[in-house]
Amino acid sequence: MQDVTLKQIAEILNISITTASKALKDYKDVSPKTRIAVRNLAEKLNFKPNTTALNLRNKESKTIGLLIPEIVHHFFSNVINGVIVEAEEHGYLVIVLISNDSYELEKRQVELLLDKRVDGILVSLAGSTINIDHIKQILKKEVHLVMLDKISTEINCSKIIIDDRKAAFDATEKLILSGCRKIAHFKGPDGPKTSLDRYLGYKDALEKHKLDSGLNLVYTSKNVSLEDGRQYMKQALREHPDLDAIFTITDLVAAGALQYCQENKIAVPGKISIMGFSNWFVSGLMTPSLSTVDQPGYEMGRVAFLQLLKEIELKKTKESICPETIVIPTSVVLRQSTKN
Amino acid sequence: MQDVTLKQIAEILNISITTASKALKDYKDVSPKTRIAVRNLAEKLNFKPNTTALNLRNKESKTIGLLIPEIVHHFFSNVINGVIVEAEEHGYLVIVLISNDSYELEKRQVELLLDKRVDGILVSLAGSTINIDHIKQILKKEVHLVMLDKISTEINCSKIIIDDRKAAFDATEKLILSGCRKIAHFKGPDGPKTSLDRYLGYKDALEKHKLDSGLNLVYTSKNVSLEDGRQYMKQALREHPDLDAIFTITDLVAAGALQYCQENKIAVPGKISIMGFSNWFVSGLMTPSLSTVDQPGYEMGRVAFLQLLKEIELKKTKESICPETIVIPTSVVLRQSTKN
DNA sequence: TTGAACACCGAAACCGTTTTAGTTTCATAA
DNA sequence: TTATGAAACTAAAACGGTTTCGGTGTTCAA
Repeated sequence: MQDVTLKQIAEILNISITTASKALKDYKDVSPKTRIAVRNLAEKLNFKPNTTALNLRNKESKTIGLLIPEIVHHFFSNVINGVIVEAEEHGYLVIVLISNDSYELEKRQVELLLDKRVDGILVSLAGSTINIDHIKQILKKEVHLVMLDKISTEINCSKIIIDDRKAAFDATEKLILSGCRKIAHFKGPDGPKTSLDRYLGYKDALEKHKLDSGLNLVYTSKNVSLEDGRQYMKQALREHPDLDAIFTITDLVAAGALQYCQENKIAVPGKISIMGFSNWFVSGLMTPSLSTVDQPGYEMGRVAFLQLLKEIELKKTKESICPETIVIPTSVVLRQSTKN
Repeated sequence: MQDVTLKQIAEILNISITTASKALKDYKDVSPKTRIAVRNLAEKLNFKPNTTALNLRNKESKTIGLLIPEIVHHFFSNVINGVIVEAEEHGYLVIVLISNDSYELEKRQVELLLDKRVDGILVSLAGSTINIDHIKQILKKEVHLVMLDKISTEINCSKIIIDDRKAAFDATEKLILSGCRKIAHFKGPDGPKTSLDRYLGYKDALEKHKLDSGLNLVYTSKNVSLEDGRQYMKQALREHPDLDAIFTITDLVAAGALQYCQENKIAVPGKISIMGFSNWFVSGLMTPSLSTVDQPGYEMGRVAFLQLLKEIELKKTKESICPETIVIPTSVVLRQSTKN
């Protein structure tokens, strides 16, 4: 079953393709009789304008690209979901690409999207990305770009982020307000800005409450893995037996720490409180359930798409675009792994 | 910065568009001199053929659609990942759409994909889908279709599935071999075939080992939620205090059951063994970690794409397509929630 | 009787590429 | 000198729509 074309409709009705096209688009110079005939036939044959032909003529594809580091990950799954739902709502489809945290892949995938002539691109950078010429390439081609979560300050485009520093501050302060006095931090690797900001937020809270002992209570997790969590929990407790709380770069590490405590019969939160980050799905299911910072992926995805859309539409009216940085609020989720 | 076109190249070199095109595609009727000139210029200007124009002419988009019920879900995240990675490997891009288990959305999304003229569609049905005319529509339009996991037997297309019955049998038998004698099953809702098959597999195992007591040890979970797990665990233990194992439709329900046991100081697996299904990411993190059936989403995604690709290529050579049903093997993952 | 106004329609250009079916040019064979 | 053929090139059609512009025919007022 071939697709129905305007040509076929025109032939059947013995009119020109032009007239058929106009009849369907409410042009004034088509007689009511013709208009109705065309509409009826189009309806009957289930005519759908060929999207590709339209794309070619209009130089727009109603398609955007979404490039993220991971997908099997609660936060990013939510991001994708938010983007896709909001895009669909506005008549856009989303091509999803996963860099698997590899710079090489990310670079190639940007090319794929540009070749595909998408109307815009949403990017969350791979952890290993240092050189960002490929991202600059997007702007050079005048393709709209919005970055989210893992951004680069060197790129002049709109950005959707959370305030990692404030979020970390809030989380740490909650620990302090619950009575904790000696709080360790399992931080992320040195590269990403999020790692640094969360660390700084932690420091801010300690300082505000005059708890910055001068001791080294910060451990840098290289792999940001479950195993890292266990490892550093063990090490931290050995080095500081009177530790009463930890705040981790992400829930996975917190989960590892929690496992270590349970295996070694260390009471959580009796002896030690544990605070994670991101609010993975798993956090609510563990026993005790994990207190954490909710990082609203779905909302970030939604807002990122809307910002991209705004810039796409602005461009059409030839207005100038002023990149915005939108900060999505976070909240601390208190569960059983901390006292209250 | 506008995109470079063949026309521009032709004008600069004072040749026809035709020759420029041919020079780039190794036609024999282009002089070496011209060929080199064109190639050099194309390289210099970073010429990339306009994908949309190619799509229009070749009637193929090198794009497929992937339609799934959920994304914030370990299994489906893996499916998406498998599809995307394998597709990219073969020069295809993937448009992801999420039905959110809604029949209405699914129906509309199929239309979107057909309108978009994708080369093929991968579908995992929404839970609420009963009428499948929209899926038949895909075949009617002669768009390639492969279904995975949540399939419909009424559709004549290739299918990628697991053997739910055998997987459930294996899981239940593991419980039996570990010494369990009174095993309950928390089954899924009555609609989906997977629910039924897992139930039948459970029955098979009991029968084989002559443990089918005639007692009603089967509980039907309506929402397949954490709460359901807790609920039925409570009910089952009240009705059958000597229960020594449960096998659940999915890990989430098992997690709920596990939570109930922990809150009520019921030893797992000392008093009762718990076996889930799907191997969600969370299963490995719980304490005790959950034994389960591994449902290889990534592999299923990969294979589904490859099957779709095979049919797309077969069609090009006008060969006839014979729908295949591919069963991906599963394995039981024994962790701490069962004895060994 | 002319011309203005209006209603209706369609040819053609356009988007960017590929491919068919020629055309031109030049050297060689008859 | 003329036919033959190969080499190198190109016009035009095709993919499927949209839109501009021009044309035709009718009606009505001057």
